[in-house]
Amino acid sequence: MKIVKMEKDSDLQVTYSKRRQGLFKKASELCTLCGVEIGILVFSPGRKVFSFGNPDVRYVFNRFKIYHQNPFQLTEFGPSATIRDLNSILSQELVKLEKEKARRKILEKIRIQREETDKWWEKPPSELNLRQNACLISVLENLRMNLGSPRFQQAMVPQNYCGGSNNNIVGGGNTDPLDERSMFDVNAFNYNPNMMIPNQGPMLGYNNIKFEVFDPIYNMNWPEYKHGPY
Amino acid sequence: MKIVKMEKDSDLQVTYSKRRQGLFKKASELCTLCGVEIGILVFSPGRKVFSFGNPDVRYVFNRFKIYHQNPFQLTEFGPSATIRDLNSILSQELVKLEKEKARRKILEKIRIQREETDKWWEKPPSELNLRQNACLISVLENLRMNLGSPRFQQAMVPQNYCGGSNNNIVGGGNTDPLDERSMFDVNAFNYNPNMMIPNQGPMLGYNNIKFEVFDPIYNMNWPEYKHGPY
DNA sequence: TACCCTATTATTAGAGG
DNA sequence: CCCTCTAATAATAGGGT
Repeated sequence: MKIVKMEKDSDLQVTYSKRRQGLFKKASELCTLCGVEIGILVFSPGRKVFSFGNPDVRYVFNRFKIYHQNPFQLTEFGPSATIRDLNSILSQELVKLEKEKARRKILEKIRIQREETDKWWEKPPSELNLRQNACLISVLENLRMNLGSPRFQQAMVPQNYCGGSNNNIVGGGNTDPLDERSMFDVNAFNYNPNMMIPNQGPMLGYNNIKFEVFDPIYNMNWPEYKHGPY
Repeated sequence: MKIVKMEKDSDLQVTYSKRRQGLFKKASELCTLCGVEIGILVFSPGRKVFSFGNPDVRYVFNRFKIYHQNPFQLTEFGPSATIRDLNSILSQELVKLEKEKARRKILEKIRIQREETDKWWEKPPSELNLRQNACLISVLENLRMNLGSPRFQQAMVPQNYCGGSNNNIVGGGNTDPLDERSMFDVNAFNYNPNMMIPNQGPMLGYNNIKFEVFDPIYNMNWPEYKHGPY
């Protein structure tokens, strides 16, 4: 039999039903024989979705999601993605974006507050509040306990003095912004190429199948199996 | 052949490979014959994932995911929006989202590093590094310039001394962080109450307030951070 | 649509290289 | 691990009801 798209629609429907059943039976046997977990989704020509799953298609799907912690990529959505699909994705992403913005704003507020209170010790003590003076006192307390430290005394030598209002005194820090940059490599997710066999399916022309109603409960191990999805 | 789990592991492996191949072939034929979209995931006995997909397994499973997670809603993008429009908007939003995530990650890293810098002013000066000594020196310099300040001298009076190990000395701190805190709770952020307290400089006796003051690279106004890595 | 029948074809377990 | 071969079994297209 030549494997090409069937012309007659009635034949196609029959063949689809038979072969889908055969496919799910094969999958079921494979599960039992080898103790593997399988999830199958089929978007049918009749605008329904049929599924097979052991132990459950949702379980398999969720397990798969572990390998895809990264945000989805547009390439995942083929040419037959509907406006509904994309609108839905878009609203999800907008929600995520707002949350991220909120998170960042909070962190930034904290940073600004810190900056505003940074270097308060450069002000004259007369302008300090009680808390800040208390801090100074604490520092002095500790200093007094350690005045004999050689390193401290060395640091007090003028040519080693780097203080004052110069922001660049310290050096060090992050001289190599590249490692920061690696944090941005969001696409470097833990994706193992070995885990996926490249798509072995035939690259067909994409038909505009829209899914409207489906329930993925179509499990060979369930009594409902013989009656199809409900 | 009896469909039960195979005992011999070598047999199982062989059968698994053969039948998985057969399953994918059946799926492929079904795709071609009936023009349907199929996604299959198999978690193998060897703990690998094999997939079949037409047009792509992620595409198929995303249709599943989208249907389940998001009721259809037209946001500001009406029915006349084309897929191209939405795809374009979506890409833009994704880029924004990633940037937000990256910015937040940097802020978070800064926060963590600050927390890791552990009350250096409580250590003896002999254990301080140059930067930290420079900070102390800076403080002392300013102190020396202002020793005559009445308020400072008043603060030095023993009965007003609130330093030491008393936690309740200064008050303030996170007196009203509730709004921020709730935002973090809502977002399930790695909320740490310590980061809510505005940086007031070294305050001995304020437990758990940890920060790093002097590294200018942590200034978010620096170009590297302002514009992000991209 | 669903089920039954059957000739034909396809799959595959097991053995061997 | 890969491949080939083959007998036995299973799937299924097409036709009928």
